[in-house]
Amino acid sequence: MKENYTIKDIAEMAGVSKGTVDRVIHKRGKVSPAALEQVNKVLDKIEYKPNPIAKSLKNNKNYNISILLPDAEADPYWEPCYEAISQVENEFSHFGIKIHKSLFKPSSTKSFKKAADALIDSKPDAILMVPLFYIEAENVAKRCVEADIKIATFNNYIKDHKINFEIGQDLFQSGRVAAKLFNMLLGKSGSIAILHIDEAFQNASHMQEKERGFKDFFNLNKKLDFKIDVHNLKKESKITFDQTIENFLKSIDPIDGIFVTTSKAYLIANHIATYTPDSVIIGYDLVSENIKYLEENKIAFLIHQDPKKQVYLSLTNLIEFFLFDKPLQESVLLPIDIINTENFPQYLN
Amino acid sequence: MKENYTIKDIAEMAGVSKGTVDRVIHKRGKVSPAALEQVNKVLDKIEYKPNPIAKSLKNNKNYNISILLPDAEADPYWEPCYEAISQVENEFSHFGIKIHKSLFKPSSTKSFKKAADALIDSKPDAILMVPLFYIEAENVAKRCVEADIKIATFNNYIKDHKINFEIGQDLFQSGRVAAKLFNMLLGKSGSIAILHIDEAFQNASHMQEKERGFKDFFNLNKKLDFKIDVHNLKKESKITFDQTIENFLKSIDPIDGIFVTTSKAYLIANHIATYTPDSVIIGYDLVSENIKYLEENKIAFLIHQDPKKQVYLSLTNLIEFFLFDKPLQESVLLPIDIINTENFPQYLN
DNA sequence: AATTTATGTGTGTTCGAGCACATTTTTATT
DNA sequence: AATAAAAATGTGCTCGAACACACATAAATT
Repeated sequence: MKENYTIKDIAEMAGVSKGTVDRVIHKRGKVSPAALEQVNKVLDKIEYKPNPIAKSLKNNKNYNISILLPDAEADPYWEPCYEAISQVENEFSHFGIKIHKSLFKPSSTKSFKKAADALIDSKPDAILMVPLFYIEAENVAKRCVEADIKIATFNNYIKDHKINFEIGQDLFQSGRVAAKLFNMLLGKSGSIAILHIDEAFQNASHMQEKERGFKDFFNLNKKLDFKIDVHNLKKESKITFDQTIENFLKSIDPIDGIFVTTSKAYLIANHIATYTPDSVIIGYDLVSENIKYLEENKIAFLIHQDPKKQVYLSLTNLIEFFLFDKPLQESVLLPIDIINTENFPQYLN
Repeated sequence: MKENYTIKDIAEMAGVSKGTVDRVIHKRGKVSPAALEQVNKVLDKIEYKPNPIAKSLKNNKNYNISILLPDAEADPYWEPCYEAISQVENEFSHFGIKIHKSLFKPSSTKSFKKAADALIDSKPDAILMVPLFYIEAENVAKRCVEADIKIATFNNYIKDHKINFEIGQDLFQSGRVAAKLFNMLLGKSGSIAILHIDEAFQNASHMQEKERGFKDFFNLNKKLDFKIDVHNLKKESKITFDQTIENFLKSIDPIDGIFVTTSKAYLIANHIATYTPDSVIIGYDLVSENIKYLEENKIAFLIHQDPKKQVYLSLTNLIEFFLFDKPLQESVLLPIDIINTENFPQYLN
């Protein structure tokens, strides 16, 4: 019934040779109508699927996958991605998979472009990238399609139907998750500041989506009465980034909640005791500085975007596509993990 | 440098035939000291790992994996496990993997035993089970080892070093997660009831671990002043389970928080408005009844144990072990997911 | 020295898919 | 009817690991 048939089996059943069966399956022509019918009759009956292992062995190709992501020196948020890469390399190197890591400076469009150009020139089988710069990333995607390179993205999205695989989080919804948490912690009313803290605003669309979701939650819940202010904080000239933050806190009235849309919540948590000690902070990402303040109860919750999982799943999806013809999933949304002092360790593996 | 060498390559380098190399690698003897040294010299230099795909093709075996879990008719908690099974079947049937599902009644030790006996008699390559009944499960594990059947567990643990793969959650820690959530919602003091709601107390150890973790959190935080009561609720004779719950609520004073250690939080949420409307409820598991009350804000948080993921990972781990010799991970702890109204949909896939 | 036994060593086949190439059969052309 | 061209079909090899088996060489026995 649900046996695993081989081409040889089919050939016998149809009374032809395996060569003919092969031609039918791959629609290579050079088959008489009579033989075609015989083979198709068998094929209809048994639902043949070629043995993926045999197929892979015959194919016996090495696959090069390049991954283009920001330098973790500039932002430790990307560190876990490196771990995922090593892990995948270890698991799949003996399957003929080679992964090449290429870094760019998250503050420099030029550095992204340069690294991307080099990658495309090296003609890998696939490129996985963080499309931090929209227009440039679209251009990369376009050139990949032309050069027959599979293209995948993670962490950010570009609206581009050429992308073969994309993974990330529903950022709008993650804003709503944060809003709900504030709602539960603060009750029916209060004042909350949304802080977009970023050195160079590369994450503009990221931050805006979160803000939209956050506001959406409070707008749709008519019983709630929250005052929400938005502040863009970037590095001011002549002083440190940290001082910029401190100056900001000095300038505002005490508030009930602070929602930091980037991984920089620790910069606020650092000064909270001095300026607005009762503020509840919710931020993003399990970078070590954030975890430190989480454990000190200066950050209430963190939302985890799991960059490591994003990279792991992207790479394994591509690999299984290359090796075993598993279809690429196109678009994957990861869960929005809520993190407190007690459950963060399990998310760090 | 990091090339993929074949046995043929090694044979050439060592100046012997592939048969000899094969005998060295598999320590089958019948090799002269001189040839042995030659081959080992090459082997040391290149770090040979056999091509897992070729190995798998040569092996060309069908693997039968049996899974023994409770009937979802009795408890919808298990429903997602069935989905995981279907998913794995679809993904791996063409790799020669056959999965056989066997159900038992979670209230009946006898039914577990009977199903387990039948499974062992059918001599599958592996059995994945929910070890709901400790002693019986230990016995199953023992007999699997004797019959050379790989044995894996999920959802519950048995302290048995014979288990080849086990997956679940750190239940003690999940109790602490719940405690922290109450702490954040209720502040520095309050009264909380721990409710063990279960029709037959099969989950005794489960519930106790969660209780221990929960209490541990409050005991270690000396600044907190919480009154914690524990109640075991099981079905009373002559009335429905639902009525039993109602009677309980009538009998107690209003409380600030209710921690339900099982998936039955909905039974409480159902009556909360009548008896103790301001109580905050935290429970376990994304069963549809719980989600309903979560959306109505009658349940504050749910903790997700992801039974689907447990089954999926168990099966894929076993499969990759059989097909590609990937080592079994032995013990896997899943993250303790915190769920509110905004992030539950992403966890249901 | 002749024959048996033990010990090495290499060759050839299998797993299933895929494709090149050789061979046979059919159709078209003189 | 004879030959050429085209179409259809089958055979055989490859991918890499694993192992059976045949063959060679050396050591032990009569």
